[in-house]
This record gives sequence, structure tokens and C-alpha cells, in this order.
Amino acid sequence: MYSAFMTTPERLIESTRELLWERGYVGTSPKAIQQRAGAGQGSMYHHFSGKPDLALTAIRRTAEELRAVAGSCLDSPGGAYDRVRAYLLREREVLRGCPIGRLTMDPDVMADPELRKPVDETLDWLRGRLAEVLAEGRERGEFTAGLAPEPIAATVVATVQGGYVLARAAGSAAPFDSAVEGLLTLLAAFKAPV
Amino acid sequence: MYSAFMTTPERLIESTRELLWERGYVGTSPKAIQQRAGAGQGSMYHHFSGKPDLALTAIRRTAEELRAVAGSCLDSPGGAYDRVRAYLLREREVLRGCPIGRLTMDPDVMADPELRKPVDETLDWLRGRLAEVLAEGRERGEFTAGLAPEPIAATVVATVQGGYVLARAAGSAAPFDSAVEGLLTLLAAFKAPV
DNA sequence: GTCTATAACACGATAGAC
DNA sequence: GTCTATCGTGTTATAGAC
Repeated sequence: MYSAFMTTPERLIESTRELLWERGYVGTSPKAIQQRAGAGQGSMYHHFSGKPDLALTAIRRTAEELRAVAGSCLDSPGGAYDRVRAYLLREREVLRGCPIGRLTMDPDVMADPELRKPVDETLDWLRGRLAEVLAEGRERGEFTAGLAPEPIAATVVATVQGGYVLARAAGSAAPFDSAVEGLLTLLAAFKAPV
Repeated sequence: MYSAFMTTPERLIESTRELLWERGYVGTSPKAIQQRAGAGQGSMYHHFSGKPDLALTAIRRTAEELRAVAGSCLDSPGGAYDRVRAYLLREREVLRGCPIGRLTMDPDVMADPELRKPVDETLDWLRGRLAEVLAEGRERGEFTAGLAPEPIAATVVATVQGGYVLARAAGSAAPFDSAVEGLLTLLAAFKAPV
């Protein structure tokens, strides 16, 4: 239940965002959304055409939020290694998983091009942005020439996404932290000698 | 639909394994299982107590299979780096994702300790086995002393699990292959000079 | 804008005939 | 062992009153 100071559509969107994160698209029913939002059925169908419409709005907002947070880590001043490190070590609710990445395992999301698009674009953007930071670092001589920006960027994003999987399986954030630690020591080997 | 030479329970288990892989636990209904298995409702409830029972049987079998395949890569003769490489490069249906890892995003699987156990144990075993191989390689002088087996093992498994996420989002195996390539170049930097 | 009523169907399971 | 019938509930809406 949300504050009465939020409008009904706003409460519906926020409740959908939470449920998509917790239970995915397949596991989230309109009824559950309505109950969490404290809104009736008529209300939901007045503001949105149905479950897909509401989900699309929710996913887009979550995607934008993720871009903003990741972007602020990667745009920060400082060296390339430290910016990647900041992205990897940023505060996370590890056991909840990634609200965007988890949608890739949802068959109904992947089957709908509209729902799928923001998921694809967000992870693609993230990989691209990381590759830019790494390339910049290499050109500035912070990294050795052997560092290939695109594959390493994919490895960084994959480590985070897979870290969530390991953490959720274990019921503990430890494997996530361990995977990130491992990646950072590997990456540190490519720092050019000062 | 399966061969008539498979027993009914066998067809039910195999059909459940496929559906859990494709749609997850929440997205898989008893009806869908029965239809794919070519079995009636009465048949399913005669051989299994219900959806959780059938799912448990299916998950255990899939977990065992994954252990066997991963184990055969990691137990192969040869150097530690090559064995990890063999695990990373083994044939995979990348776009289908990991049949075990995907279950970590399923709320009903995570909520049931019995269903969750094989998922946890499999990924935990995999991390442990990789750590053993890496530790062995370090002791034999194949890797430099700076390589920490446990964190790197977590990074390896996370890269694979996250690689699936990236591939499914992109609708292409390319990001998976890229992430693995990146990890292998990072790992190669820790090979001791010959 | 929000509410209740209703619909047609799916879910997950049980009962009992065959 | 397998089948159909039935059950109570949930799903995803639409209709129409307020």
C-alpha cells in the first residue's frame, strides 16, 4: 500500500514494478497489482489497457532508473579502473536480483517485442558504456594494450548478472561479492605499471 | 509428445524438465505438462503427488545432468587453465539459458526449501569444483601466486550465468561468447611464465 | 474516476468409474 | 493405471451503475 499522496496510476505503476521484480511477469497477476496499489479493478482498466500496458510502463521506468544509477558510477571523475570498480561495488539489494536482468528469463516478456525492447536496450547500453570507459582507459595508458574493451565489458556485466544468480541460489550476498572481487583482481592485472 | 517407448512417468518427468527450462515453475501448469507428455490428469496424479513433487523429480535429474557435463570438462586431463577453458567453451544452447540457474529467479522455487536445495547445491558444487581446479593449477605452478581460487571460481560461474542473461536479452549468443572471451584473456594474464 | 457484477476460461487438485 | 467429472479459486478482462 502506497501513500495517499500518490495518484492512482502512480501507485499502480510502482506496485507493478515491485511485483515484476519479486515475481516476474508470468508470476504477477492484475489482482495482485491492484491489491498492492490499493486500487480497484475498474481503476486499473481505466488508466491502462491491461497487464501488458502497465508492465511496459513499469519496465520502462525501471530501465531508466538503472541507466541513471549505472551512468552516475561510470561518468564519475577519476580513472577508468576506478569507475568500473565503482560500478561493480555500488550498493545493491543483491538478494532481490536485477529488476531488468531477471526479465530475460520470463517467457512472456521475451515473446513480446515491446516488452523485450527496453530490457535488450538497457543491457546493451550498459555494455557499450562500459566498453567506452575501458577504451578510454586504454588510450590514456591506464590499461595495457592487451585489454579488449568489448569482451571485457561483456564480462563485467555478465559477472554482475551471474552474481545475482549465485547469491539468490545461496541465499546470501557472499557469492556475488566473491565474484566481483575475483573480477577486480583479474582486471587489476591489466593496469599499466606506474 | 514423446515416444511411446517411454513409460508414462518418464514422459511426465521429461516434459516437466522442458517446461521448467522454457517457462520456469510459476509459468508451468500441470495441464501443460500433461499435454506435452500425452498423459491424462488422472495419470499424473497417480504417479506424482502434485506439481511440486513432479518438479522436484525433474529438477533433481537436471541438476545431476549438469554436474555430469560440467564435471567431465573439469576432470579431463591437461592443465588447469585448459580445463576451465573447456568448461567455459563447452557446447551450450545459449539462448535457452541455464536450466538450473533460471530457477533462482522463480519465487515459488526459492520459497520451497526442497525445490531450492538442488539448485543451491549444484551451483555451490560447481563453484567448489572450479576452485579446486584453480588451486591445483596454482600449486603446480601453472598460475601465479596472486590467483585466489575461490573468488575466481565465483567469477567464472557468474560469467556463464550472466552470459546467458545477456544472450537472451540480445536474442543472440554473441554477448555470451564475448563475455567468455573476455574472461579467458583476463585469466590468461595469471598463467605463470613458461 | 471508481465501484461492483459478470464472464469464460485456466489452475491445481480430488473422486470415483472403468 | 488411466479416464472423465467435479470442485473451489484465480485470471484477465468487459459492462454498466454510480
